[in-house]
Amino acid sequence: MFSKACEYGIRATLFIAQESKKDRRSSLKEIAREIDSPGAFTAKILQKLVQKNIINSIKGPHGGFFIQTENNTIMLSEIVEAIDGDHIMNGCALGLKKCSEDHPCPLHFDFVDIRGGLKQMLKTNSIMELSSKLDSGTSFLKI
Amino acid sequence: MFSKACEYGIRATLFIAQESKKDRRSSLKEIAREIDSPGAFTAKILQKLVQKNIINSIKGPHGGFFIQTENNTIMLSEIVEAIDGDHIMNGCALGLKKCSEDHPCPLHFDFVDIRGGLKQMLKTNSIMELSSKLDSGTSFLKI
DNA sequence: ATAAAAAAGGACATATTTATCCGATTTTTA
DNA sequence: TAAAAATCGGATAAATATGTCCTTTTTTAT
Repeated sequence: MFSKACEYGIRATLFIAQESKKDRRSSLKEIAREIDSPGAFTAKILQKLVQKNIINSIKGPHGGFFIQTENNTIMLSEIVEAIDGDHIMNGCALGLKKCSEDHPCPLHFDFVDIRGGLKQMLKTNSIMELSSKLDSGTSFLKI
Repeated sequence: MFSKACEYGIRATLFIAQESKKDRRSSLKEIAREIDSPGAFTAKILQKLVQKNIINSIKGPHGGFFIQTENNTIMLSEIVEAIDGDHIMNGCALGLKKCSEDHPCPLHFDFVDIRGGLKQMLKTNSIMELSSKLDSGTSFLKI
């Protein structure tokens, strides 16, 4: 569904959110260890998220990655779009270039529904809300 | 969502279904031309579908690929599973190895719903029904 | 000043997916 | 019996995704 890069990106951002709530910055090393992802690869992904202003970073000792916790409006959809693009949202299920309401593939209308649900889910779930689920122990990121 | 191979596989099977209704076998060349896919790659995919008994083939002049139209029970899910495996049905959205009702990732329950819809869609749509939509001109496979 | 800690960025390496090529095999027709 | 039409199967190539390594830049602490 999502690319590996996107999976790591979401997991990393959720971890960073948790730490940011405690006013802690997270180093790449820490992140990769905690979300069990390849470090250097994760670094690339985080760089992209920083460039897109989804997360922040500071160099140097006691630097690291963090997010502004008062900014409670980072939605899952932003991360997915930043990393995987909008294909999952818009592309034709059968890979047709021209597929639309007026010229639909046989799966078009079924997919409109399914993807509607997916879009909705991605757009309504904020990173901060999701990270709360982790804090409360109702969901998990590792093992 | 689906791999390219899977997209081609579905498109090819739908085309073959249409032709089979008219008691015609389809050659690889014809299929690749009609669904606008790379021939040799499509051949591999069709081989796999033949091996899994989803479609049939006969060699030699006037041979080609076809499906038993009386067998109206080929479901989309069979093709997707034959080509892409069951990852789309079962894997964790965030790539966690251990993700379940009891130990869910933060997206688990949202994904259960979305994927429920997807599974349902794949399991209830038969190839023959979908190909009827093509025949009736209410949906399209090309351009 | 200097050393250490951290992200940033470029170049490279590996794995997987997508795609092509070519010969072998099977079957039908002439 | 030979030629043609078709799938089958193996080897290879190209493209993309995933992953690693190393150097540079910035910041902090000593």
